[in-house]
Amino acid sequence: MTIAEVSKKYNLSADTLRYYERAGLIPAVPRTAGGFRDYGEEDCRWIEFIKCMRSAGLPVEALSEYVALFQKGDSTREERKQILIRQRRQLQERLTAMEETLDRLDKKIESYEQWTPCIEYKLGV
Amino acid sequence: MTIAEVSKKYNLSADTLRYYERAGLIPAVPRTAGGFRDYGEEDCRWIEFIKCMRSAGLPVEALSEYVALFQKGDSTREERKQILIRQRRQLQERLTAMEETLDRLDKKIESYEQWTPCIEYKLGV
DNA sequence: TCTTGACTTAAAGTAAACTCCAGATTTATA
DNA sequence: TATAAATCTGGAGTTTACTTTAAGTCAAGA
Repeated sequence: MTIAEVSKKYNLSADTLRYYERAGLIPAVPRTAGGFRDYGEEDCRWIEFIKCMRSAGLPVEALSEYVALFQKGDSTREERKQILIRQRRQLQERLTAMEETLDRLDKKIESYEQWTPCIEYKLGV
Repeated sequence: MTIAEVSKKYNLSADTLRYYERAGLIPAVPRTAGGFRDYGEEDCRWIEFIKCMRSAGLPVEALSEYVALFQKGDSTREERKQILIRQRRQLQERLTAMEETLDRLDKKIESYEQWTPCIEYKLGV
Protein backbone atom coordinates (compact mmCIF):
# COMPACT_ATOMS: atom_id res chain seq x y z
CA MET A 1 0.00 0.00 0.00
CA THR A 2 1.19 3.49 -0.79
CA ILE A 3 1.22 6.26 1.77
CA ALA A 4 -1.73 7.90 -0.01
CA GLU A 5 -3.81 4.75 0.38
CA VAL A 6 -2.96 4.36 4.05
CA SER A 7 -3.61 8.05 4.58
CA LYS A 8 -7.10 7.64 3.14
CA LYS A 9 -7.77 4.39 4.99
CA TYR A 10 -7.00 5.80 8.43
CA ASN A 11 -7.79 9.43 7.81
CA LEU A 12 -4.31 10.53 8.81
CA SER A 13 -2.31 12.88 6.58
CA ALA A 14 0.74 11.52 4.77
CA ASP A 15 2.79 14.03 6.79
CA THR A 16 1.42 12.59 10.00
CA LEU A 17 2.21 9.05 8.88
CA ARG A 18 5.78 10.05 8.07
CA TYR A 19 5.99 11.90 11.37
CA TYR A 20 4.78 8.86 13.31
CA GLU A 21 7.45 6.75 11.70
CA ARG A 22 10.17 9.32 12.26
CA ALA A 23 9.12 9.72 15.91
CA GLY A 24 9.23 5.96 16.41
CA LEU A 25 5.50 5.59 17.00
CA ILE A 26 5.48 2.79 14.46
CA PRO A 27 8.33 0.55 13.33
CA ALA A 28 10.13 1.47 10.10
CA VAL A 29 7.95 0.84 7.06
CA PRO A 30 9.47 -1.25 4.22
CA ARG A 31 10.37 0.56 0.99
CA THR A 32 10.10 -0.11 -2.72
CA ALA A 33 13.24 -0.16 -4.87
CA GLY A 34 12.74 3.55 -5.49
CA GLY A 35 12.52 4.39 -1.80
CA PHE A 36 8.76 4.82 -1.52
CA ARG A 37 7.01 3.45 1.55
CA ASP A 38 5.16 0.19 0.97
CA TYR A 39 2.85 -0.48 3.90
CA GLY A 40 1.90 -4.07 4.69
CA GLU A 41 -0.80 -5.51 6.94
CA GLU A 42 1.32 -5.38 10.05
CA ASP A 43 2.25 -1.74 9.41
CA CYS A 44 -1.45 -0.98 9.13
CA ARG A 45 -2.18 -2.68 12.44
CA TRP A 46 0.48 -0.54 14.11
CA ILE A 47 -0.98 2.60 12.60
CA GLU A 48 -4.47 1.71 13.74
CA PHE A 49 -3.20 0.96 17.24
CA ILE A 50 -1.25 4.20 17.48
CA LYS A 51 -4.13 6.21 16.10
CA CYS A 52 -6.39 4.79 18.78
CA MET A 53 -3.90 5.48 21.57
CA ARG A 54 -3.17 8.99 20.34
CA SER A 55 -6.87 9.77 20.04
CA ALA A 56 -7.14 9.09 23.75
CA GLY A 57 -4.26 11.43 24.45
CA LEU A 58 -1.48 8.95 25.27
CA PRO A 59 1.74 10.92 24.80
CA VAL A 60 3.91 10.33 21.75
CA GLU A 61 6.90 9.77 24.01
CA ALA A 62 5.30 6.92 25.96
CA LEU A 63 4.18 5.24 22.76
CA SER A 64 7.56 5.56 21.09
CA GLU A 65 9.18 4.03 24.16
CA TYR A 66 6.72 1.16 23.94
CA VAL A 67 7.53 0.56 20.28
CA ALA A 68 11.27 0.79 20.90
CA LEU A 69 11.01 -1.80 23.67
CA PHE A 70 8.84 -4.02 21.52
CA GLN A 71 11.55 -4.03 18.89
CA LYS A 72 14.14 -5.08 21.48
CA GLY A 73 12.31 -8.36 21.97
CA ASP A 74 10.86 -10.54 24.69
CA SER A 75 13.17 -9.40 27.45
CA THR A 76 11.34 -6.07 27.53
CA ARG A 77 7.89 -7.55 28.12
CA GLU A 78 7.66 -6.47 31.75
CA GLU A 79 8.86 -2.95 31.00
CA ARG A 80 6.32 -2.60 28.21
CA LYS A 81 3.57 -3.82 30.48
CA GLN A 82 4.51 -1.18 33.07
CA ILE A 83 4.22 1.54 30.45
CA LEU A 84 0.74 0.33 29.55
CA ILE A 85 -0.32 0.14 33.21
CA ARG A 86 0.97 3.62 33.89
CA GLN A 87 -0.77 5.07 30.85
CA ARG A 88 -3.95 3.23 31.71
CA ARG A 89 -3.98 4.80 35.17
CA GLN A 90 -3.42 8.30 33.80
CA LEU A 91 -6.10 7.80 31.17
CA GLN A 92 -8.52 6.68 33.87
CA GLU A 93 -7.77 9.83 35.86
CA ARG A 94 -8.40 12.09 32.89
CA LEU A 95 -11.59 10.22 32.18
CA THR A 96 -12.91 10.71 35.68
CA ALA A 97 -12.17 14.43 35.60
CA MET A 98 -13.90 14.70 32.25
CA GLU A 99 -16.98 12.84 33.44
CA GLU A 100 -17.29 15.27 36.33
CA THR A 101 -17.02 18.20 33.97
CA LEU A 102 -19.60 16.65 31.67
CA ASP A 103 -22.05 16.43 34.57
CA ARG A 104 -21.38 20.00 35.44
CA LEU A 105 -21.86 21.15 31.87
CA ASP A 106 -25.15 19.26 31.74
CA LYS A 107 -26.42 21.03 34.83
CA LYS A 108 -25.30 24.35 33.48
CA ILE A 109 -27.00 23.82 30.16
CA GLU A 110 -30.15 22.80 32.02
CA SER A 111 -30.01 26.04 33.96
CA TYR A 112 -29.83 27.90 30.66
CA GLU A 113 -33.07 26.21 29.67
CA GLN A 114 -34.97 28.07 32.38
CA TRP A 115 -36.24 31.61 32.25
CA THR A 116 -35.86 32.34 35.92
CA PRO A 117 -32.42 33.77 36.50
CA CYS A 118 -30.96 31.98 39.52
CA ILE A 119 -27.81 32.74 41.48
CA GLU A 120 -25.79 30.32 39.36
CA TYR A 121 -26.92 32.06 36.24
CA LYS A 122 -26.16 35.48 37.61
CA LEU A 123 -22.62 34.41 38.32
CA GLY A 124 -22.29 32.76 34.97
CA VAL A 125 -20.44 29.80 36.49
CA MET B 1 -7.26 37.51 48.67
CA THR B 2 -3.82 37.93 47.17
CA ILE B 3 -2.72 36.10 44.06
CA ALA B 4 -0.46 33.89 46.22
CA GLU B 5 -3.42 32.81 48.35
CA VAL B 6 -5.60 32.02 45.35
CA SER B 7 -2.68 30.21 43.74
CA LYS B 8 -2.37 27.98 46.80
CA LYS B 9 -6.13 27.49 47.15
CA TYR B 10 -6.64 26.24 43.59
CA ASN B 11 -3.20 24.84 42.94
CA LEU B 12 -2.67 27.07 39.91
CA SER B 13 0.51 29.11 39.55
CA ALA B 14 0.28 32.89 39.91
CA ASP B 15 1.47 33.04 36.32
CA THR B 16 -1.40 30.87 35.19
CA LEU B 17 -3.90 33.00 37.12
CA ARG B 18 -2.58 36.13 35.44
CA TYR B 19 -2.63 34.38 32.09
CA TYR B 20 -6.25 33.29 32.56
CA GLU B 21 -7.23 36.87 33.27
CA ARG B 22 -5.25 38.25 30.35
CA ALA B 23 -6.74 35.65 28.02
CA GLY B 24 -10.24 36.55 29.19
CA LEU B 25 -10.90 33.19 30.85
CA ILE B 26 -12.04 35.06 33.92
CA PRO B 27 -13.36 38.60 34.23
CA ALA B 28 -10.91 41.31 35.30
CA VAL B 29 -9.97 40.96 38.95
CA PRO B 30 -10.30 44.09 41.17
CA ARG B 31 -7.08 45.77 42.33
CA THR B 32 -5.81 47.38 45.51
CA ALA B 33 -4.74 51.02 45.49
CA GLY B 34 -1.23 49.85 44.67
CA GLY B 35 -2.35 47.83 41.67
CA PHE B 36 -2.18 44.38 43.25
CA ARG B 37 -4.94 41.89 42.43
CA ASP B 38 -7.51 41.46 45.20
CA TYR B 39 -9.59 38.37 44.50
CA GLY B 40 -13.10 38.19 45.92
CA GLU B 41 -15.53 35.29 46.27
CA GLU B 42 -16.94 35.69 42.80
CA ASP B 43 -13.47 35.78 41.25
CA CYS B 44 -12.74 32.52 43.04
CA ARG B 45 -15.88 30.91 41.70
CA TRP B 46 -14.84 31.86 38.17
CA ILE B 47 -11.40 30.42 38.73
CA GLU B 48 -12.79 27.18 40.07
CA PHE B 49 -15.17 26.93 37.12
CA ILE B 50 -12.47 27.59 34.56
CA LYS B 51 -10.08 25.19 36.25
CA CYS B 52 -12.70 22.48 36.01
CA MET B 53 -13.47 23.18 32.35
CA ARG B 54 -9.80 23.38 31.41
CA SER B 55 -9.04 20.14 33.22
CA ALA B 56 -11.50 18.46 30.86
CA GLY B 57 -9.77 20.00 27.87
CA LEU B 58 -12.27 22.68 26.87
CA PRO B 59 -10.28 25.10 24.72
CA VAL B 60 -9.21 28.45 26.11
CA GLU B 61 -10.80 30.18 23.14
CA ALA B 62 -14.27 28.73 23.73
CA LEU B 63 -14.12 29.63 27.40
CA SER B 64 -12.95 33.16 26.77
CA GLU B 65 -15.80 33.64 24.30
CA TYR B 66 -18.20 32.42 26.92
CA VAL B 67 -16.87 34.87 29.49
CA ALA B 68 -16.91 37.75 27.01
CA LEU B 69 -20.55 37.02 26.17
CA PHE B 70 -21.42 36.72 29.83
CA GLN B 71 -20.05 40.18 30.41
CA LYS B 72 -22.22 41.56 27.62
CA GLY B 73 -25.31 40.68 29.59
CA ASP B 74 -28.61 38.85 29.26
CA SER B 75 -28.98 39.29 25.52
CA THR B 76 -26.18 36.79 24.98
CA ARG B 77 -27.82 33.97 26.95
CA GLU B 78 -28.71 31.90 23.91
CA GLU B 79 -25.28 32.29 22.33
CA ARG B 80 -23.61 31.26 25.57
CA LYS B 81 -25.87 28.24 25.81
CA GLN B 82 -24.89 27.18 22.30
CA ILE B 83 -21.23 27.35 23.24
CA LEU B 84 -21.89 25.09 26.21
CA ILE B 85 -23.90 22.63 24.13
CA ARG B 86 -21.22 22.48 21.49
CA GLN B 87 -18.47 21.92 24.01
CA ARG B 88 -20.55 19.33 25.80
CA ARG B 89 -20.95 17.37 22.59
CA GLN B 90 -17.25 17.50 21.80
CA LEU B 91 -16.38 16.50 25.35
CA GLN B 92 -18.74 13.55 25.07
CA GLU B 93 -17.04 12.47 21.86
CA ARG B 94 -13.60 12.62 23.41
CA LEU B 95 -14.90 10.69 26.38
CA THR B 96 -16.29 7.91 24.24
CA ALA B 97 -13.03 7.57 22.33
CA MET B 98 -11.13 7.45 25.60
CA GLU B 99 -13.40 4.79 27.05
CA GLU B 100 -12.80 2.62 24.01
CA THR B 101 -9.07 3.08 24.35
CA LEU B 102 -9.28 2.27 28.05
CA ASP B 103 -11.00 -1.02 27.25
CA ARG B 104 -8.38 -1.82 24.67
CA LEU B 105 -5.57 -1.00 27.08
CA ASP B 106 -7.17 -3.25 29.66
CA LYS B 107 -7.27 -6.15 27.26
CA LYS B 108 -3.71 -5.51 26.20
CA ILE B 109 -2.47 -5.42 29.79
CA GLU B 110 -4.35 -8.64 30.46
CA SER B 111 -2.60 -10.25 27.51
CA TYR B 112 0.70 -9.19 29.04
CA GLU B 113 -0.28 -11.09 32.18
CA GLN B 114 -0.10 -14.39 30.31
CA TRP B 115 2.98 -16.38 29.49
CA THR B 116 1.69 -17.83 26.26
CA PRO B 117 2.63 -15.53 23.43
CA CYS B 118 -0.43 -15.06 21.27
CA ILE B 119 -0.73 -13.41 17.90
CA GLU B 120 -1.66 -10.10 19.50
CA TYR B 121 1.42 -10.24 21.63
CA LYS B 122 3.64 -11.09 18.73
CA LEU B 123 2.44 -8.04 16.89
CA GLY B 124 2.78 -5.83 19.92
CA VAL B 125 -0.49 -4.13 19.17
C1' DT C 1 14.57 54.72 56.11
C1' DC C 2 16.16 50.71 54.15
C1' DT C 3 15.77 46.37 52.54
C1' DT C 4 13.56 42.24 51.36
C1' DG C 5 9.99 39.89 49.32
C1' DA C 6 5.61 39.94 46.82
C1' DC C 7 3.57 41.82 43.03
C1' DT C 8 3.19 44.31 38.32
C1' DT C 9 3.60 44.37 32.96
C1' DA C 10 4.97 43.25 28.29
C1' DA C 11 7.26 40.30 25.75
C1' DA C 12 9.93 36.41 24.75
C1' DG C 13 10.53 31.41 25.42
C1' DT C 14 8.96 26.51 25.79
C1' DA C 15 6.85 21.91 24.96
C1' DA C 16 3.99 18.83 22.41
C1' DA C 17 2.30 17.34 18.24
C1' DC C 18 1.88 18.04 14.25
C1' DT C 19 2.05 20.66 9.47
C1' DC C 20 4.15 22.83 5.74
C1' DC C 21 7.85 23.79 2.44
C1' DA C 22 11.68 23.35 -0.91
C1' DG C 23 14.13 20.88 -3.81
C1' DA C 24 15.16 16.36 -5.45
C1' DT C 25 13.71 11.75 -7.05
C1' DT C 26 10.52 8.26 -8.70
C1' DT C 27 6.63 6.45 -11.10
C1' DA C 28 2.62 6.45 -14.07
C1' DT C 29 0.51 8.25 -18.20
C1' DA C 30 0.04 10.22 -22.93
C1' DT D 1 10.17 9.63 -24.25
C1' DA D 2 8.30 13.53 -22.18
C1' DT D 3 5.75 15.21 -18.59
C1' DA D 4 2.81 15.32 -14.76
C1' DA D 5 1.72 13.37 -10.36
C1' DA D 6 3.33 11.16 -6.24
C1' DT D 7 6.79 10.58 -3.00
C1' DC D 8 11.15 11.48 -0.71
C1' DT D 9 14.13 14.14 3.02
C1' DG D 10 15.53 17.67 6.18
C1' DG D 11 14.24 21.47 8.23
C1' DA D 12 11.37 25.32 9.28
C1' DG D 13 6.76 26.91 10.78
C1' DT D 14 2.30 26.60 13.46
C1' DT D 15 -0.90 26.09 17.29
C1' DT D 16 -2.19 25.73 22.05
C1' DA D 17 -1.44 26.71 26.56
C1' DC D 18 1.18 28.01 29.36
C1' DT D 19 5.97 29.61 31.61
C1' DT D 20 9.88 32.46 32.12
C1' DT D 21 12.32 36.76 32.04
C1' DA D 22 13.39 41.49 32.72
C1' DA D 23 12.78 45.56 34.69
C1' DG D 24 10.22 47.95 37.59
C1' DT D 25 6.61 49.06 41.70
C1' DC D 26 4.58 48.22 46.24
C1' DA D 27 4.48 46.89 51.15
C1' DA D 28 5.91 45.01 55.62
C1' DG D 29 9.55 44.37 59.07
C1' DA D 30 14.34 45.89 61.32
